[in-house]
Amino acid sequence: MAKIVTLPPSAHASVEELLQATGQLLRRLRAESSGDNLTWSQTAVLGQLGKHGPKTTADLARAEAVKPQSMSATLAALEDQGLVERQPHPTDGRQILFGLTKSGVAAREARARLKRTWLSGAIAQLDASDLRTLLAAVEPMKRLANS
Amino acid sequence: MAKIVTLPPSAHASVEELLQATGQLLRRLRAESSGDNLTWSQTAVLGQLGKHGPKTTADLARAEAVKPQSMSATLAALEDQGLVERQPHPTDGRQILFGLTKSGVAAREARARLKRTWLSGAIAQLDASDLRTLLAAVEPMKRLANS
DNA sequence: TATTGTTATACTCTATAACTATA
DNA sequence: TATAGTTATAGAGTATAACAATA
Repeated sequence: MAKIVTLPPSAHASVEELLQATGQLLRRLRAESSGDNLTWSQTAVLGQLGKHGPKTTADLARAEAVKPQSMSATLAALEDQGLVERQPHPTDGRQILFGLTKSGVAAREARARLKRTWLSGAIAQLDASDLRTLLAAVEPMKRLANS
Repeated sequence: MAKIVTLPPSAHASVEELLQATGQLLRRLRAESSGDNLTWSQTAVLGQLGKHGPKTTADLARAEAVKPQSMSATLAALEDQGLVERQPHPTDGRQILFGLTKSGVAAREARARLKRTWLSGAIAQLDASDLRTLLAAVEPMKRLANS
């Protein structure tokens, strides 16, 4: 039997606001991120590689929910800057593992410091309840994004 | 006295996840939006004009948290499609009010229908608690974006 | 044939800088 | 001078289509 969900009329309007708020927040974060040489997407990839170790183009594309072609462009930019390097995949010649170089590790750490600085300031202006609400929304947002 | 906020170590990591989730959700929504001729930004502007009536470039830029120049480009695209039209400002010759044309009203309604269709499907896969959590996050997100 | 990755191309979004017109 | 709007320009991010190499 199909699942029937009835929403109050206001729910749709609010979801639209969610979309608007999402766009605004992302623009703000992107703008705040600029200032060193790393872009938003590049930072995200460095974070992935730092957290999980070497990954393939397809892995990274999946993790960030972009197409492999788009990820390929981001990786090329990082490679140009000497922040990531290629390693052959041990068993599958088609795949390529990307890992952080020493510079990449350093860049990732510097970046994390910067990000914490801004986030701490911004978050300090939210009260604890707002913060809890935001963090609680992370999982539902991911579910909605991947549904 | 300065406001001191102490966060648990996990909070920063979670905020990073919030950023990632924000990006993923926006990409998903953008991708889902394509299919007719209106882009994401254009749809947002139609929504603003439909909800609040004619507004100036600066008003719209503020509402969407973009620069006036960026809004000008979006408005030009909408004008090319015959969806918005200019009206002189009654008292200030520098300002220009943009309002929906008949086509614009129709486009906005068609768009809202489409959006509801996708949103309803996506939302149906969230449970009521997730939905509440998401909607509760809207205001904190806006505060964070504008802080 | 199917999968992984890349190159080529194009478009949206956004920003900054410089300009015009009006207040 | 200050404000509202636009034009010109540039860069990031993303997508689709077409291709090469490997499984």
